[in-house]
Amino acid sequence: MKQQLRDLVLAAIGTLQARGELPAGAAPAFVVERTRNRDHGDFATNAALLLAKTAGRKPRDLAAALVATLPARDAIAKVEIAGPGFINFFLSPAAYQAEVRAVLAQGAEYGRSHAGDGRTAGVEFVSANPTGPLHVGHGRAAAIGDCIARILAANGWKVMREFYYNDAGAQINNLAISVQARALGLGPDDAGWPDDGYRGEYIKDVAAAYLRGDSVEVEGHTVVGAKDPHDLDAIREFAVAYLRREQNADLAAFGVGFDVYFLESSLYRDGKVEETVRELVAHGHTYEEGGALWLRTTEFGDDKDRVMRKSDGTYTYFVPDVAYHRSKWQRGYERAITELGSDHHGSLARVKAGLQALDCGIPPGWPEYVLHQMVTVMRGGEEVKLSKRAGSYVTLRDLIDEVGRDATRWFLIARKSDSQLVFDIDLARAQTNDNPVYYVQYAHARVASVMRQLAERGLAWDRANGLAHLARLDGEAEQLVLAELSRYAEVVENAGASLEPHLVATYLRELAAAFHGWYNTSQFIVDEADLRDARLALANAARQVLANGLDLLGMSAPESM
RNA sequence: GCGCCCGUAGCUCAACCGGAUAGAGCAUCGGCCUUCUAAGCCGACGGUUGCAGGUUCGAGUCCUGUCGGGCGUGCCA
Repeated sequence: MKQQLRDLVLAAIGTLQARGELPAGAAPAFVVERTRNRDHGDFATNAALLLAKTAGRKPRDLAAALVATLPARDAIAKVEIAGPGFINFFLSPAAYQAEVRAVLAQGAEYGRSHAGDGRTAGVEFVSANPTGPLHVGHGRAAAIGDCIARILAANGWKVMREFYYNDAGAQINNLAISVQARALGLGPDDAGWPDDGYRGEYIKDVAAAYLRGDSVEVEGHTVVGAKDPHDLDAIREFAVAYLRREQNADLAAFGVGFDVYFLESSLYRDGKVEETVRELVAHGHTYEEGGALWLRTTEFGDDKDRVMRKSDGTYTYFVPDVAYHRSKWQRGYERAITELGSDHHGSLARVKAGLQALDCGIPPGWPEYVLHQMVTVMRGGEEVKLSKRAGSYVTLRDLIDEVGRDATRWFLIARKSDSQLVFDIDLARAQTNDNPVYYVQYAHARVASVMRQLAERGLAWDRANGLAHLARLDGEAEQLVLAELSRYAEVVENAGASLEPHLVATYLRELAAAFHGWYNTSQFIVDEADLRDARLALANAARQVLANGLDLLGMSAPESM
């Protein structure tokens, strides 16, 4: 609808230009947008305000001229000029009714678009190293990344979810040493415990499983505990497999899965790191100094040059990062979204500089980064900092176990990712109207309940008859539900364009509010069949859109509460 | 010191390439259940959008400065 209105305005501008009432040339970047206030109609455009300057005419006069030349359309009931020169569009009832037909006809497909045209978008998220259970921050990453993936898919992209992890570095070595210490019967406070050892209880579980000779199956291969506490390599391999399996189980419980698990070690094994370095050297963006190899990242906007290869011959962490993103590019990812905690934002400039320095056609805006800020967990008005399993942090598993998958997902994506988040466990657990999760799901369940009631009374919904009588939906509350329904596709599009899943959550609350308001003013199951069928058509359309939106967030749409 | 993000009602947060009277929920107060689930609805109260300038017909949004919070600033990841 937005696009249609835009085209109409463009047509009107063209007409005025042809008549010489407007200077020829490109039309300004006017917008057609939803109004905030119902009195202003459904959509508004600022075209006249922006044209006034170049045309040297008063905005309101220009608006009048535009309105006079606007082609007529059935979907538009009325056009008004308001305020300093806005043009307000009022949609006809027929336009809204068409939306109900579309929802019921398209079902789960409603609101999806082909904008992505089947091109491939890689979404990398979580990417936790296998050194312990996932924490709340990983949970936020998982929720945001998975929702972005779902939303991009709804916009017609072929989405690949990727999880990248370091399985060989210093932290992994530290993990192995920690497990070994536990296997030898040491605790974190004993003499001989490694200095920076991982102190969490889970290390003890890993050690016990290793000593028992448990077999761990993860991502297509099996590792058996070698039982020997002195075989550090065997311990390392076992511990990584064990924790990978545990992380994957947590993610599965959260409804999150991946298409690709990408190992940092594979970049070394396949020579991709060396290859990347050779490319950078070949393109002349490097130099040697102090026994180290440097990348001139300042040529690409970084504030200082960065070391690639240390004087001890090993690479700094961002080199495999560049190699990894290069691999995404080579695998044909037209878009690459990298979701990270904002504590990693220092590395962005470096990786981007490295990719530019490859001179292989990667656009400056590739990859797109989505950063999330830290999460603080509150319970009973106090910050929660510890968990039994991990010791020093709250795990994702703790949250899922305590408040459930749906509520956890909701609260982790309902806010803009770049602002700090307070996760209130008491609120997320509340089975009251305080809790927006239940508020939205309840709206869905209410329709299901109405349909059950209908059957109990020996009645059936005649869908075709309802669609034939949509004109009966003329109440104020019904109009509001219709208006909300008609926004859904725009929300999916906007959320995809800005990579902001919270827009979907905000929308669902508003749709649910419109629905609950209507529910309280009107009886759906009335004696008159035409009216009843029409109302049930709208109710079921609302249910469908609620379900579609909840699915974008990876949440369930319950039939009853 | 320098860089990035954030600052909106008592609290948690919205506000669609700058748009009209800055919106919700919670909290507080007052109404609505013999009627499809009250996990709901309706109303009231609540604001100098941290502060000071600037650009613009128009600024929560853009620019400069400043205060506050977070993060980064490593031949760590």
